[in-house]
Amino acid sequence: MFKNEDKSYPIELVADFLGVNSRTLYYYEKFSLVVPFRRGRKRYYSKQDIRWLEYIRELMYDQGMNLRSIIVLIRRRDDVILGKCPGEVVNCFKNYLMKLKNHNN
Amino acid sequence: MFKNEDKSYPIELVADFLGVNSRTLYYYEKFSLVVPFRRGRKRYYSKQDIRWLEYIRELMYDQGMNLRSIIVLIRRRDDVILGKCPGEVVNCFKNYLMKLKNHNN
DNA sequence: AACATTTTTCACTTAAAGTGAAAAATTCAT
DNA sequence: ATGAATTTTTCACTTTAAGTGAAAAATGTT
Repeated sequence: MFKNEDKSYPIELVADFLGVNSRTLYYYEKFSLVVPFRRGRKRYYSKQDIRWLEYIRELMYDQGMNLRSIIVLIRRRDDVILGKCPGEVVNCFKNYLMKLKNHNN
Repeated sequence: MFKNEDKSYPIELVADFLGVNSRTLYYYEKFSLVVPFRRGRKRYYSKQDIRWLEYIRELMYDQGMNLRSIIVLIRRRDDVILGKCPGEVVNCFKNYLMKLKNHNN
């Protein structure tokens, strides 16, 4: 699953994989915590999006952090979150920041 | 107020200064977020305790972070919180960590 | 146009953070 | 030492963010 790097996946499949409701992903998107690619109205999540979301879920579900905290950390210091997170996630994060930047012109 | 470095202050006064209920400080203590000096049963907060608490309040009240997140950050990486916080607070934090260490033998 | 799929909205649930009130414990002044 | 005052603890309640169910609205496809 999620083998090909440049492949992308619809929201239901991603939500299912993460074990959350798809509404949760819409919810995160409100805060720009994830910015899926869109063709028309439909959302497509890249493999990196999914890894990034997995990390957010771990921080929230396993560690008990809240959304705001993650947003604050992102705002305050790019590498805060990356302090102790697996190297692979670092790339997802950087990718996410880039996307975010493009997204806001 | 809080002029002398080695002076300490009772809970009600500190709570009042921070604009919180004293119950909130007891609550934080449950999570070892602050470790006031105790003579008998009574708690005394140092000036550094108060600065540390002020910083926590700012993270929570102003930024919307939750207790868990602060605890996670402390656990994960000593200097995470200190990334962008005023130099003075750095000392409070180190002091807090030291206290915490002594406190848990 | 009709159907299926995706998105959005609304209202509800759940859990953490915080607090009020009162009981229990402790300290202090006399 | 005793009673008053203060501090601590407990219990139950309120508030708010996070998340979700259900249904309405929008969109795409044939």
